[in-house]
Amino acid sequence: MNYWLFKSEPSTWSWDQQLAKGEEGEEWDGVRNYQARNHMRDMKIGDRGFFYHSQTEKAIVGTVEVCAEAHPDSTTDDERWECVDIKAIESLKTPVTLEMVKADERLSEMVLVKNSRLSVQPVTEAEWKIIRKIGGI
DNA sequence: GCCAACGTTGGC
DNA sequence: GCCAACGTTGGC
Repeated sequence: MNYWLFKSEPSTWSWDQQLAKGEEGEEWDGVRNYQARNHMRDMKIGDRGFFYHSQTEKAIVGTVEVCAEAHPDSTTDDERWECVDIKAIESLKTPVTLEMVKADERLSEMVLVKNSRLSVQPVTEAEWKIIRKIGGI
């Protein structure tokens, strides 16, 4: 099992909208970056991930599960772009802000800190556990 | 709203 | 194949 982090601007696609989709899940479309796409190609059904709000909130707010492996992105005819489907699992009791991540030296190697622009990133098992704990789940 | 960092594009 | 120019993202 691998762990990931999905970044979204709340004004484009928010955690509330993801939660509302429930078990059905939603296509993580619109990614136009090779690194991010390659990460999605590596995902397997059942992999877990964090849902991160960029811009206004800058916090990890929930956890998701991959429920469909990489397939063509329905928002473009360009066959280079693929995406996975994810469904919401649970909300963190306490959102883990970027500030909190930066303040914790165990999380200093996170891609979130090192390459803030990458929208789909890998998370290590250690990071996964630490953030869940801080988040209260 | 600004700007730094980064990725992509296109001319040579 | 290099690199300058440009566009986009996201933190501040």
